[in-house]
Amino acid sequence: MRRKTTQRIAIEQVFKQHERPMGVDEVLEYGRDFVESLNQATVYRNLKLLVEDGWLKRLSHPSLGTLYERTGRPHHHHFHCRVCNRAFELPGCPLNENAVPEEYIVEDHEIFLFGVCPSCAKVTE
Amino acid sequence: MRRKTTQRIAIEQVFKQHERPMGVDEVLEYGRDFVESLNQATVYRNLKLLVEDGWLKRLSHPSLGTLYERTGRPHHHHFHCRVCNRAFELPGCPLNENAVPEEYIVEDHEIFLFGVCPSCAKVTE
DNA sequence: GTGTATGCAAAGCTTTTGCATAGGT
DNA sequence: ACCTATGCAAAAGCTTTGCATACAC
Repeated sequence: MRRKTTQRIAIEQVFKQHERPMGVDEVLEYGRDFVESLNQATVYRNLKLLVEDGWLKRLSHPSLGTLYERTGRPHHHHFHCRVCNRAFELPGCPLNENAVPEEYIVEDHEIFLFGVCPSCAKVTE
Repeated sequence: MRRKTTQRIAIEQVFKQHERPMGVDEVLEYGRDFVESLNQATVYRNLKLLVEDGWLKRLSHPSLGTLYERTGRPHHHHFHCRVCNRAFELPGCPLNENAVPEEYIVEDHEIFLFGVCPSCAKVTE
């Protein structure tokens, strides 16, 4: 049986407050605002549990490493800005299913776009 | 000036012989067929150099970790089979550029598809 | 001969695990 | 009271780095 610990509740809060994919270090940092004693091992263990429970999804970001984000959001993908070095959620799905050879059984997909985000593009102009 | 060492030539050979993304461990293993004494640190150093030189491209695979593949091949993406746990190169590009919000400046993209590859699908049938 | 690249070992990261204890049920 | 989850520290991966020597030029 899974217990409702203050640590896991804190970690869930972190994801509810920040609507973008986050790494372990960020979760730990923000989580300590709720539970000062929060330990890194606890974060790792809970992220794993939350992924198992289907509450979080694990992403492999090409330059930021492993990130986690809430499940249950509308289908979307990610954009990484090379200027501010952050990952954003992109609404919609630019995947054209018909362009995949039909011998492959596609069950899931992950798309990362790279470039410059709207707010960094403004500054560079 | 960059020197043409037998180790780097061996590593290049490995990529010429295997046309799929490979991890450090695989490069080391196959590379030792050419240079028995090949060291892991040398592999890491040369993979880095080859990426700098634009001869290799680094990929972040969601479950296999960091992989490397030759550049200069036609534009393509990757498929990961959950049965045989290997990454394949998929010809073509299923990205629909028009489906990306236009405020974002897209410079590059990475797509991973997950599922079952043709040969594993046959066995499971 | 000069200086970069290698092999080895040590050190840095990130992530996992063992163990005693705190705390949820 | 029971037994899972936590905190701490050690350990296990993966990757980088320092240093003496080998070897490409």
